[in-house]
Amino acid sequence: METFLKSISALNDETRLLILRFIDKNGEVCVCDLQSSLEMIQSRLSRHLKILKEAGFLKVERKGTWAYYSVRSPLDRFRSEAFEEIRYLEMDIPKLNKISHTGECTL
Amino acid sequence: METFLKSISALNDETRLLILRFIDKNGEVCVCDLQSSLEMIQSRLSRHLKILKEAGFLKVERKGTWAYYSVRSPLDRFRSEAFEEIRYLEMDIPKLNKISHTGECTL
DNA sequence: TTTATATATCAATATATCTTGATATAGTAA
DNA sequence: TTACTATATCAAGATATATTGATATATAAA
Repeated sequence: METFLKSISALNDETRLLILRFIDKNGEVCVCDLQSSLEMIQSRLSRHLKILKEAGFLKVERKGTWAYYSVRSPLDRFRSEAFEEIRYLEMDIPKLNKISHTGECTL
Repeated sequence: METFLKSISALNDETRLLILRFIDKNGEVCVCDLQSSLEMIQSRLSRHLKILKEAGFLKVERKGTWAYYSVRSPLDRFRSEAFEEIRYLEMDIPKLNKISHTGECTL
């Protein structure tokens, strides 16, 4: 698919906008932190993270079994502009619940 | 729906990207010109034009039974940026077939 | 090796969106 | 008024996307 349309369709989902906003706000987080903070089941998160990664918004870094997602940089002009819009959306952003450091990561 | 998501979902369709590109290139056109130029049936066009209008990308001006669509202005920053992207998409843009002036508008 | 954990992918269902053809609306002309 | 035309809307089927629970993969530890 055309790059632009791929970016657009990645943004076309409230769940993914929340994920982007959450990671933009909190920086690098692993999947289990997202599961815990956003209260989403793992397969759902994994799917959306993949879409956002493949659309160029996020990057992953693996450390052992953990996968850490963060905002990709540099972002091109359109994606930066999109993030700028997302920063001002009204949404409830759950508080970060960082369990990846405490050994409770059994969701 | 949130304005941003409405803009995004309006852009999330190849048909609508073509319509935007076509109107951006050719300026104000009426629905029957679009039908003729883009070879789309009327109900399909009408639906997409409505979505683009309600998402803030297009405006309509009625003259008698004709409806003339053009790019809305001014556009906010995000929508301008989107147009900028759309201008550089690779797509076949059909030639304008302006039948609204010749009385052949019976599609 | 076996066991456990974190993440990814698959398959089924549910939900949303697009396309088409039919019908409705609203101007215009006779 | 009736007839005609341009556009809009509706209803049904087709297609795409999202969610869930189950399974697969991969790393780590015992």
